[in-house]
Amino acid sequence: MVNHMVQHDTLDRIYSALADSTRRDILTRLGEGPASIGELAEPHGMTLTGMTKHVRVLEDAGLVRTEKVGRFRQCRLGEERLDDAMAWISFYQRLWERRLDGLEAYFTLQKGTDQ
Amino acid sequence: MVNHMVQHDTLDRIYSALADSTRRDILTRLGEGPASIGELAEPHGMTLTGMTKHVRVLEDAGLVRTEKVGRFRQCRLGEERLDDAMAWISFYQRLWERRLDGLEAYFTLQKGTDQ
DNA sequence: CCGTCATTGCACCCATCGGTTCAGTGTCGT
DNA sequence: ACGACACTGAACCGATGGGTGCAATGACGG
Repeated sequence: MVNHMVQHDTLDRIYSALADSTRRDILTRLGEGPASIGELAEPHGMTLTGMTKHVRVLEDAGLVRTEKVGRFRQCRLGEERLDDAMAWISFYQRLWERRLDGLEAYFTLQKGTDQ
Repeated sequence: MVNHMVQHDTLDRIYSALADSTRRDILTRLGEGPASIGELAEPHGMTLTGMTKHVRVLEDAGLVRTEKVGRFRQCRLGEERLDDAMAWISFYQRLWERRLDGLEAYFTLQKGTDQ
């Protein structure tokens, strides 16, 4: 029953890291270039402590890499490229399509050719 | 940059629904066809109450649809096709690649060290 | 050296989560 | 009608999550 999954730990961490809009914002922001904790915290009106925690969650998931540079902690996108997360979703989409092709084709939305 | 996000609420629910290996298993199982709460609970050695909760989480995320049929609750894959979740991840991947192509290449050119 | 600044560690608060038990509720088979 | 069956509602539990404030720590700037 648990066969197709990569490491549950990894997926757990990645998906729960993504399950927060603040953290998704952080990733988007870091897509534009490195930032310090303070720079990340400011637009959210959040304490530095709070932001440090969010960054830590992203870092544990491999989505962000950080490095202390002087007084600042430089945060940037990490090595984890969400391939695992993407692969799992793709797998699920295949399941869904198989269901759709079967007896339920009449049912709901028609698809827009993704994947 | 935030225009790629649908409603945070939706993504929050989808990603946090996926952030649990039991629930990912449920989706995989339902990919093979509808199942009752009991059938879903059994392979996990979980109480019916516990499984009902998991199914509820998936249903709230739109990933599962259920219907009471006699004494049974028939659970099947829902209408939410993870397109939103997929789109967000793709968007992030694009950011990552841009970082790689732009900033990192420049960085490598300048420093010659891995970064 | 001293003050300021960016961050962090710690303790704490409250809400949610994953899971249980127990007592119903409604449905089926006979 | 009766009992077994499949589930559900409520109350509860320990752990985790998102957030705060406060007191270090460590790096600058002068």
